[in-house]
Amino acid sequence: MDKSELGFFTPKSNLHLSMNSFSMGGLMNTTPQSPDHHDHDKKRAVVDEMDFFSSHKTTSLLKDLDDDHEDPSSVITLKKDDFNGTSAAAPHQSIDHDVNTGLNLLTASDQSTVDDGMSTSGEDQRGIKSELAVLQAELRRMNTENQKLRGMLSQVSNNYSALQMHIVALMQQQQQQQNMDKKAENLQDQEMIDNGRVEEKNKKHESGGGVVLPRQFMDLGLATGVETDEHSQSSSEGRNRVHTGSPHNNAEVVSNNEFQKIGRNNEIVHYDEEKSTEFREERGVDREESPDQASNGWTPNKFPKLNASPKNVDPSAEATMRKARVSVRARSEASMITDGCQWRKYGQKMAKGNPCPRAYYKCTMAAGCPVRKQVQRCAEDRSVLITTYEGTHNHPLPPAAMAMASTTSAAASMLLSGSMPSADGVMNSNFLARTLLPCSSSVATISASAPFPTVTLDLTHSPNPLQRPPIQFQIPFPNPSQNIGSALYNQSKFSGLHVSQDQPPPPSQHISLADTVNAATAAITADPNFTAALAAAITSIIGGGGHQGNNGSNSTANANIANNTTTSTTTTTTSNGNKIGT
DNA sequence: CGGCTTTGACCCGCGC
DNA sequence: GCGCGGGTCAAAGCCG
Repeated sequence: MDKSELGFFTPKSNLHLSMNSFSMGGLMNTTPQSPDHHDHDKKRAVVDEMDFFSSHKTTSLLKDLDDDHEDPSSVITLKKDDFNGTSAAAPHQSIDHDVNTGLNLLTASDQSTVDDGMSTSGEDQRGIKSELAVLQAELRRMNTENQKLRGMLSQVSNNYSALQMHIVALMQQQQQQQNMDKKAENLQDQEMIDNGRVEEKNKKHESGGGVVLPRQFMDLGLATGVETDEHSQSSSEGRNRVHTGSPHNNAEVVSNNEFQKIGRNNEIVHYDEEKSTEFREERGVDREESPDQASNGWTPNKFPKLNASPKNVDPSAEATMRKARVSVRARSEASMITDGCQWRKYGQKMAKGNPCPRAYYKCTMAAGCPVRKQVQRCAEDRSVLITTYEGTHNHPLPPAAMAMASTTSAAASMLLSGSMPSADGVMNSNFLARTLLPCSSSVATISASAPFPTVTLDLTHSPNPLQRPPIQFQIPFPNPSQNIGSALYNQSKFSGLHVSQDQPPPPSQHISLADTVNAATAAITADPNFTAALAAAITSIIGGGGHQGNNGSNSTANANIANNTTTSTTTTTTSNGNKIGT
């Protein structure tokens, strides 16, 4: 099993706990009876405080309750407490994670565990053995279910990536068509296009008086998503496969001196060769253009060498790429959220204004992978872990990492795509906001205060949105007039299946696959406890109510999901089920 | 023993 | 030019 998958199925998982319960329950069969054992008749009718070592009848009652799904949490609580050996004393002192174990999965284990309780009173060994057999069967069944769930989760993640890819592709096509209309130029005359494009950009620079982020970042595809999508659509293209759009898109890009940077994993990044001195500034350009360093994957201090590129790469554009960040806020007690990738810590610093140190990690899943991340606890709320990702993976990602990677990659690419100062840039930002902010309460803001474009995905969903907007877009435009961040997007409700930039679906009505997977991703990444994450993910899939996180804070996404209809999600998943393969 | 973490030093950009 | 802060390096130590 892949290590990243192990990350999801850690021993901390309640799922595993429940599975372990079988053996534990078996042991309990041989352990001395609880002091309450002889009082089971008295407690028989008290379900909530049921003694786990009590009688068959009590157990039957539990099973009945479980079957009726009236209060599965209470049943699970009993189970978990029993595992801790404290059920008789304090059956109510359950863990918050119990909420997530209300899945049918654990219902089985509950029943099995309850059966153990039955056997504890057994006088004959036959009963114990039969119970053991039952438990083993249950264990096998749970393993099977576990595998199915993993498959579901991975499939949903993959489908989500595919959808994101399509969104980006559609966005690209739309924008480029608009640009073509504006220019009114013959696409076959590349020089004409080239000149026109440069002039247009120059005009923008002059009129704006500020730095303009390269427009071709519009084409910055998802590292993994584009790749997979492209593969699905056209397997004939290798490293030169860049655009999902029409061929003239390529012509346009090339004609505009936009360089492509294609990763080993066919990642596609475009760079603008435009010589904007103000944009280039004096950021260690020379060293970045050394071909030697291009193979290092990551150049110290500055820009990522995503991959060795035979072409010249505009350092300024690369710097922008390097600086594009996606920050994920998630509640987690762990020192680092599990995102499916392998990381190696290479530094730690005390950041100003935050008593908590900031840790620096490199992706170690592949040699030379330029992706880095910073992990730091929020100074205001130390239960919130802020993980900031930089760069794009140059290697295939395991399914477990697909969700987060695709999300962050999409966020970064779409952020960059929407960072241009043109009118459609605003549109794209809105689009980005809606795409990445499927939660109805999400607010997207773009700020010029950040030194680099930053997308903040807030998976904590603070109950007080005024304190911490769920998602922020921070794009450093020197010219406030060009700062599309002045726009505030409230309509973030977005259906990945029904992309509509002009008419976002009404809040609290339409939940898309993107919603679902975002919620699942949020749950998985925010909570180190896999059971909680898995439960949230599966719950989101099946449309049931669920809880995210281990601190009792409800996710807006989950709240939305609770209102979701399962039909669209399921249908979409099925229709795109074979789309992604990494 | 290899991989990882820790931690002080160093580099660089930026503001004053 | 200087100081500050962010980011990275690399040696030392730790751990399985």
